Amino acid sequence: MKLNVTSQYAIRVIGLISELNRICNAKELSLQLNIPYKYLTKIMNELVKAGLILSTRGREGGYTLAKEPSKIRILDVLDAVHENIENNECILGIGVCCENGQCALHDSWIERKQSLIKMFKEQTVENFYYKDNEKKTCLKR
Amino acid sequence: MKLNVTSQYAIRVIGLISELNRICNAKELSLQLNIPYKYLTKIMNELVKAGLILSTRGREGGYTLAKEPSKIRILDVLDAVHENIENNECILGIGVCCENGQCALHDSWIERKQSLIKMFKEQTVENFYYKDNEKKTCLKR
DNA sequence: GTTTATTACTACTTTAAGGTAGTAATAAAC
DNA sequence: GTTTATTACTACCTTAAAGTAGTAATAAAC
Repeated sequence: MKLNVTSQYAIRVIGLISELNRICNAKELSLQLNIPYKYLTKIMNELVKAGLILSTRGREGGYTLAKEPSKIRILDVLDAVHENIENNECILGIGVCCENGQCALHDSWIERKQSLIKMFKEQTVENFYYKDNEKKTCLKR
Repeated sequence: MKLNVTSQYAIRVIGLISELNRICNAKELSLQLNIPYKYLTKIMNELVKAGLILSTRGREGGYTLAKEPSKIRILDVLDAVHENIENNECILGIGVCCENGQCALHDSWIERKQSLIKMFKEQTVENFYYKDNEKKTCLKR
């Protein structure tokens, strides 16, 4: 009951780029976030294709956000790496529960899942990290 | 953001045995639930070891619940197949978020996760399936 | 006690996610 | 225009979950 590692990486990378608020290259992101370099570039490429990140090749190149942080929802990041969260799949398996009748977990599950989706929709990259010193982000590990 | 296939199988099997309320053998469970026979016996063995299911070998043998359905929580089934749900892991990755500071998703995530765990604790095998004809279970697929 | 029908055990195969390696394309610096 | 530092692309490797196969242990039926 957790996000794919790829999704976790994607959220943390976008969070850090937003926090640093400048061009960041793959090497430093990889070091700061402790994400394997080659795997990170693969994910970055998906975020670029999804239109969330702008990239420039060559010397002095790197990555920046393609939009204002307030315009990038966590759900958009999940979509970009194909973490399929907004589906109506029953908690008990493959397929849509309602078609064949429902298990007793169905309603409670859907309700809680909707609440999670709501969270991913409301939370943007802008309000993702804490700017005060009291609470530090846990992007870096 | 879903349960392991193994966990889904385990819940559905226990649900069906409870519903049928008699000794069931692996062959019929496999057919009814559309779960691969050999994979199902492997899971059953884990449920036996966890003390949720009683098994008898040999002719006329099979599986029954080891306790009253009301005494078997969904969480117990998840524990039996090692689906680790009751942990304090941050949504963003490996490790416990609080130690290094928190991301902005932390509180909302933990709150929603606790709600899921509560659901798995409150729901038992007894009230798992619907007994009236209006709503059918979706155990079989 | 032999046959038959069952679960238990051990080992292997397949699949998809996660991770690695090498090279091509690109663009700034000099 | 050559060098250097970057991303993009293609292909492969590793790991754990899911699934398969064969045989041993067991117990009822006859």
